[in-house]
Amino acid sequence: MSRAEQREATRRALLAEGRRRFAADGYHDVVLAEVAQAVGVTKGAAYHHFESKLGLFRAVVAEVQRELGEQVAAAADAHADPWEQLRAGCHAFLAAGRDPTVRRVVLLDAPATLGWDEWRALDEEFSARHLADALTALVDAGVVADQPVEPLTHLLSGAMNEAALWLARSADPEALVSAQRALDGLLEGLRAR
Amino acid sequence: MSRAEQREATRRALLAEGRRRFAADGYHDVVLAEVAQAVGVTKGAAYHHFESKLGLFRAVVAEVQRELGEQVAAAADAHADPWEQLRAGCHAFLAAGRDPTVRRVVLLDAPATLGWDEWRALDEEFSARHLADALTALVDAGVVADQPVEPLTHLLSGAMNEAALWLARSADPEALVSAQRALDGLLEGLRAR
DNA sequence: TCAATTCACATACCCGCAGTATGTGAAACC
DNA sequence: GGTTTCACATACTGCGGGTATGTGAATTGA
Repeated sequence: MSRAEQREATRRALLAEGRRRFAADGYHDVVLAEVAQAVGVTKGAAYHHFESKLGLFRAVVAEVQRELGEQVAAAADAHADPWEQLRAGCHAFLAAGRDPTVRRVVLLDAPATLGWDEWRALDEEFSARHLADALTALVDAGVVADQPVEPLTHLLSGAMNEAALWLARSADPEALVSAQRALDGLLEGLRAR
Repeated sequence: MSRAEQREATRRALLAEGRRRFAADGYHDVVLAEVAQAVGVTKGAAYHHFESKLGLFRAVVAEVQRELGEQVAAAADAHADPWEQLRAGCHAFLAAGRDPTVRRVVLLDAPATLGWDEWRALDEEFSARHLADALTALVDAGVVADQPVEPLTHLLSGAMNEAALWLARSADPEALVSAQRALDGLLEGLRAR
């Protein structure tokens, strides 16, 4: 294995192990030396690849956010109608947000650990941007009542984040469907009359 | 000063200083010994009154949550009509949630630090409970379309939490009003037709 | 009223872990 | 094939949360 290949392999292994542990134990309870040891390297290697424990966490958050965004976008793209794209994307977010890794890493630890500004920048890049675009298109098309899109985007984004957090803790197998219905009700109320 | 009075005074001083620092610097960056020193006692005193750094934080969160809940309830109680009570309460929450202490302690750090379950229990006790009650009453009265209240409560609660987080970072002085309008739009969409 | 007890702290200490400074040996380059 | 690079390993520091124990003044009870 060439040096570049070895480097990439080590980096990827640290990222994967970090992801597992951050998701399972939360940022604070993860000890960097143990992540490295589990991968067969020492702490020094971790600091060679990531500037700090926070740096590794940041990389994990970005990775999970990206995957989440792709799932939501794929669900939306399965539809042609813009309104159905919005609905499908929202439904997909609720479903995907229940994943333990998304829940713990992205929704719970990231805002407090990275800070809200950085978290929001990542969320914007991978998720909220799509939501804002969809809403803007629907407002422009006259489907949704004319109004500023930005506050609405934050309201809906927050609604879905919290709902996903709740869903993941709910024992009720019907919870996802009931949350999707409730969200449909909110969205339906946005239609221009 | 009697011993009981002294005890209460020290406890309150630690709580107040902790509150200031948790709000200003965030949970992680606060060092317990410095909180104690600022109050004129040592770390030992802090551990005598609170079982740990987390214990002090827990007490601060509960205090801020309680005040927040009282503000929202007071705003709601200023109205007689249940629908207006809901609106006023939501508007008050958005306004109060911008407060730096509420923002940092309750909305940002508490979920990750106390864990979502404990955070939700506190939120339920002081805020979400009122919201759920109001929605239940409106559903029973036929004002809001019949539906399960629990998922709706979480959606709205999350919407307001995130909106408050955003508002506090917004430079636009109109942001609060625009968020309240957007929220009104969502609520209006809930009315039974 | 004074000895016994309680208790609200102070003092001293441990240790886990993030971060850093420096060494090293094998691959890449010239 | 000598030099440089670089992907790590090793060894160390320091901060800070937590704990174990001491202490003196307030409280209590006979």
